[in-house]
Formats: sequence, structure tokens, C-alpha cells
Amino acid sequence: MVDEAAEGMRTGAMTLTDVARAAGVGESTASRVLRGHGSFSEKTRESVLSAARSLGYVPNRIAGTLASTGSKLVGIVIPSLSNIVFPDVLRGANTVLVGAGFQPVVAVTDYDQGREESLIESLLSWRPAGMMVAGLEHTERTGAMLRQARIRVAELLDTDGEGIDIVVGFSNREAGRTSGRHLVSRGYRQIGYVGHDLSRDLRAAKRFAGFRSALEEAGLKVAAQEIIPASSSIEAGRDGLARLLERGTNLDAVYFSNDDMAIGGYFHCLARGIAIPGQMAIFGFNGLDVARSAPQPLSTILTPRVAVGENGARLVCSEGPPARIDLGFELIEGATT
Amino acid sequence: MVDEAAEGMRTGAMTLTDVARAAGVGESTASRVLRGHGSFSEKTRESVLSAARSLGYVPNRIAGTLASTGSKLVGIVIPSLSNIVFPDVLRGANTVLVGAGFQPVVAVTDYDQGREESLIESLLSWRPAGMMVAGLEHTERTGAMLRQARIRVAELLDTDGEGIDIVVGFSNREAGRTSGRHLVSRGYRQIGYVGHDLSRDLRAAKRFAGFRSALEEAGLKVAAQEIIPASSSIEAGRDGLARLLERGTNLDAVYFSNDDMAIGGYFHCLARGIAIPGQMAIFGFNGLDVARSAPQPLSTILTPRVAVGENGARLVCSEGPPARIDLGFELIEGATT
DNA sequence: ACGAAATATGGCAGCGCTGCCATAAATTAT
DNA sequence: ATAATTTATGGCAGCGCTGCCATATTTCGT
Repeated sequence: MVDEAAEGMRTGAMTLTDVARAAGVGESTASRVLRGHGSFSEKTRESVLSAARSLGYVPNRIAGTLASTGSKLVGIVIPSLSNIVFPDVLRGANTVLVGAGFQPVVAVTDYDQGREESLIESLLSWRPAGMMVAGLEHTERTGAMLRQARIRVAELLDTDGEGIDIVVGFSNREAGRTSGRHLVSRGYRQIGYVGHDLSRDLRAAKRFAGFRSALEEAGLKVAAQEIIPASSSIEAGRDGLARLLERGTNLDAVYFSNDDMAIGGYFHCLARGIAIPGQMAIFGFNGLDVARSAPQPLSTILTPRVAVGENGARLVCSEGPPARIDLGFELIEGATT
Repeated sequence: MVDEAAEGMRTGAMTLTDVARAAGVGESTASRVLRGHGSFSEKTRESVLSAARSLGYVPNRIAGTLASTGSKLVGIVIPSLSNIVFPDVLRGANTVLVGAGFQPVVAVTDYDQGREESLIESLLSWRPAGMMVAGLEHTERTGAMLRQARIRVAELLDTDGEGIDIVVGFSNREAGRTSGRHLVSRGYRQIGYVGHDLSRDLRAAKRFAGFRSALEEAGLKVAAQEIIPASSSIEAGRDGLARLLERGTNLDAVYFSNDDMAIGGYFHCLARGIAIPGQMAIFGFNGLDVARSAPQPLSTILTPRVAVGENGARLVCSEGPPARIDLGFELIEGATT
């Protein structure tokens, strides 16, 4: 179907000039038709369109972007792809972005601020229309680059701190505090913590800090804690709880750094026949599907991950002054507390 | 630290010309230094670099790509971000791509071939160096565009069919067959199936076909099946099994369209006190973390998702003839069969 | 019917960079 | 010392497209 009659010999691909020539019109006319801008007659429209179709013309947005002002790319920087949380944010962002004619370009930092810096530098060289980044903490140079770029920058998933331009998320500190208060109000007093590497996951660290402050309000403190020096996972949660219990500390509840970890703890209890919440209460964070569908729905904090992506994307695509949206979170009183 | 002395007034950002002028050298010299190509003296190098640094210069890859031949972008087209399977592939691809200096650009089709077509058309307009797509089934026009593009194209996660250029994956049909044979060899005879929307997830359909053929080999057929007209999820699996059992069919095993669905089924049994595998055996597909860490590890097929992404990316970045890599899969004999 | 206003269309200068070619300067060979 | 190389460096034409301006070519208003 597609005509292979090679005209231009530059990069092999058909160019606007080829289409214009084939349609017997000028380049600008062809350009207008193809983009639906400006005015042109119906006859012209048809001949350009049919020429484009028969030549198998694919517009070159690289050239288009260079010629016009801004690009239609939006950089998205997330720490990980291993935890469904970030794909969720990405999904929300993607929907809105594509709907608005933008193309997401993703980069994964692996929770490393140095890598974040170089990835952002690299993304900026594509002259994106905007940038979406997870979290508020960056290296000084990252912050400088983002500010210098004079583009929309959205920082996601955290509101505990100052942002560069747009901030969309919720307070991790408050989430931790709410979690702690919930456990206290349920009457638990010997409360432990099982978490993953906090030095890299700063938002988890904020939750833990908020959590501790809630216990302190009640005159309590974390009875025992176990930090797995790795990223969060179900297995890490399972091992973490196992190790915590091996120590013999008497615990009636455990707060986990997130749902993955908590589900691991839940599985450990199921496997060991530890009654939940009778012998051991479990609390997580995120409100994942797996937590909601478990035989006993997990008590956790539901976070608006997709909405964070959507709102961030919407603001990045729009004009306006710096904005700050706190989407909050929801305490899920499941069956594990 | 960064000097704000605006020189160029075009798009606001610093250009190579600005850097060259500030360093007192020609554009091409500045370009060579910045890219580390060609030759230049140490003195020149330093002055260019320091000029670039103090001006806060960020190279414009849009311009660079247009001027040189190919881009350093690679398009990645996946059906979904809701299931961890695709982020896993993406993760593998991302690691290799970034390591080789490429920038991934993702698009999500939502299992819709029409959307896939338009997303791919849009991606191609960025003149990517290569393209990675999930699956072998595309619209005719998608196939034509991919072939016309004269770039590396990798089709992932399936080897049951003809590919365009590079194919990296495993046989879903064989995976289904292996699953069926496993259940049969374990002595199960009343085998049911709980799946999600197969009209869109063609690979799940292939697995089910392979599965049925294994049962037929043993003179059996699917005793009962329940298809949830939605995408796969833990909840869908749970509901699906519940509905299947409500019908009163006597079943001793159920094959699920994937691990998400299977975990849902597993949770249903736990909640209802159905003994596994005594009263009911469960078999899934993918080998997710949650399946491996459950109190009873799920019997399933472990798929090399990250490796698929890695190998696909490696081949896309390289020269050479069309390739086909079958990475196989692994039968996990868990505790649910 | 005649200029005014709208509608169509082509020409061409860049966008910022790379690649090629021509020089100029430093080094080595003879 | 002079030629032959090697190393440095600048100039400039595009890459394919868009945006602006200049030119037709209609369509109206009165």
C-alpha cells in the first residue's frame, strides 16, 4: 500500500518537502494542512493528505520542536519501578499527559539523589515542556537546574517541605502520625516497627518520624524496630517481622514502612499461626490492592497515587502561579488492628 | 553560582554559540570539547567547560539530534501499568538503555490495538533509534509503520508467532500447556479456569489455549470456567473463584489467567476455610513476589520479565540481523497444588 | 462595480547543533 | 632548515520544520 518511491535521500525518510512537492503545493501549505492550522481549501487539503498517505510520511517532531518554541515532552522522574506505587503515579500522569498531547519521558533514579541529578540534567537537554519529580528533596544542583530551566516543575507525593513550583501530594509526616494515633487509640501499647532502608526513602523516614511523635504524644515509644537494609518488598517485611519476633520483645502491634512490608508481616503471622489482630496487630501504608483483598483487609493509609499523577500532570500542562495541592490520605480501618 | 547574564534572547536558554563566545572559541571547537570528540588543547577544554558551567549551559539534544543522524530515544509500548509485569519489563529495558546512553519514551496502550497504532505513530515522529513493543499482534498499519521506519523493533513477551525484527520472550502457549500438564500429573481431574478479559490480553488467551490442549491430551476438558470482563486483579480473581464455586461444579483445581487472579483465588480460599491444596488446588502465572512469599507459595510459572526487557533493549541498541530469543519460563512447584 | 476584508498560498529565514572542509599552529621527519 | 604530518580550530551549510511576511485569489459590502 505504501509507496516506496524514494525522493529525498537524506535520512531515507519522507520529508514535508517531499509531500509538498508530490501534492503540488508549497511547504508551508502542506505544513498547515497537516497540522490543521491556518486556512487552506478543501481541494488542497485532500491532495496534501493523500500525498502524505501514499508516501508514508511521518512528521519529524524533532525538527518541528526545534523550529517552534516548546516541545511536547514531559520528563517524569521516579525512584523505582519495582514498587507498584510509582507505576500508579506514572499511570495517572500518563493519562492526562497523552490526553493533552504530551509525551512522557521517564527516568528511574533508584532512590539515588546523585543519579537523579544526572538523569534530570539529561532530561532537560530534551527541552521538555515540564518535569515531574518524586519528592521534595534534591541535591542543590538539581534544584538549581530545575529552577533555571524555566519550565513547569511538579514535585509529587510529599507536602512536608518547600517546593520549587508545583507540589502535589500529601503529608507523609501526618500519615505516620495518623497511623500511630490509630494504633494507640485501639489500645496497643507495645508497638514495634519494621521498615526498609530509610536513608534513601525519605518519605518513609518522614512517616516513621510522624509515627514516633504520635506515640510520644501518648507517652509511648517504639518498643522495638527492625530495619531491613534493602528496598521494601513482601519478603523483606516477612523477614523483618520474623527477626523482630525472634528477639523476644513482647509486641502487640507492628507498624510497617509500607503495605508491601506489612503484607509480608501478615503472611508471616498466617504462616506461624499468630492470631491477627488478637496476638499481633499490623498496620501498613499505601492501600494497595493486595492489602484490600486479603482475607483480613489490612489496616493502612490509602494514598491517592493515581490522582497525584493526574493532578501533577494537569498543572504541569497549564499556565499559572506556583501551586500546592494536598490530596490527603485516608485511614483504612481494616481487620488487622 | 550560576551566572544569569542573559546573552541569547531566543528561547531564553543558553546556546552553544553563547558558550563559544564566552570561551573565546568557535562553535565547532566548543561542540568538540563538550562532546569529547575530535582534538583540542587542554587550555581550550578548560575555558569552554568553565564557560559552559558559569553560563548554566544545557545542551539542546533536539537540535543535536536534528543535525546529526539518529536520535538516542527508544520508544517502549506496553499495554498497562496496573500490573507489575510491565513495569518489570520496563525496568529491565531502562537499565540497559540508560547504560547505553539511550532515553526511554513510554506509551501505554491499555490493551487496545487501535490506541497502540496511534501511539506508535506518535512515537515514530520522535525519530527513535528503536522501538520495543509488547506482543506480536498488531494492526496491519502498525506493522507497516514499524517496518517502514527502518529502525530496530523488538517485540516482547511472546514467541508464538512471526515477528517483525527482534523477538524476545517465551511461548505463552507452552506455558499454558506446561501448567495443564502439571495439574494433570498431580492427579487433578476436575479442573476449572478463572480468567480476565481474553479478547484484549492475547497472551493470556494463548496460555488458556495451551492449557486446554494439555487437558485434552489427558482426555480431560475444562470442567468450568469464569471469565471476568475486566482487566486482571486480585479482586477479580477472588470474585471469579467465588462465582465459579457458587455454581456448584465440583472442582479440585483451578487454573488462573495470572498470579494476580490466582492470589485472589487463594485469598478467597483462605477466607472461606477451603483447604489448599486438599480441597482446592490453585495455579497461576508469572511468579510474582506476592505469590512466592505467601504462606503457601503459589504454584505458578515464573516468567523472566526483567530479562526480557534487558535482552530486548540490548538487541535494540545493537546492529545485526533479526534475532529471536526464547528465554523460556520456569515451573514453580509451590504449595498450592 | 470597486475597494475592503477575508481566504489561500508560497518564500525564506531561522531554531541550535553537527559534520565537513579549510586553515593555522605545533611537531616530527629527513 | 624544509617538507610532511599531526593537532587545533573556525566557517558554514544544512538537518526538517515552523512562523512571519508578501502575494495572490476570492468574497463581500454598499
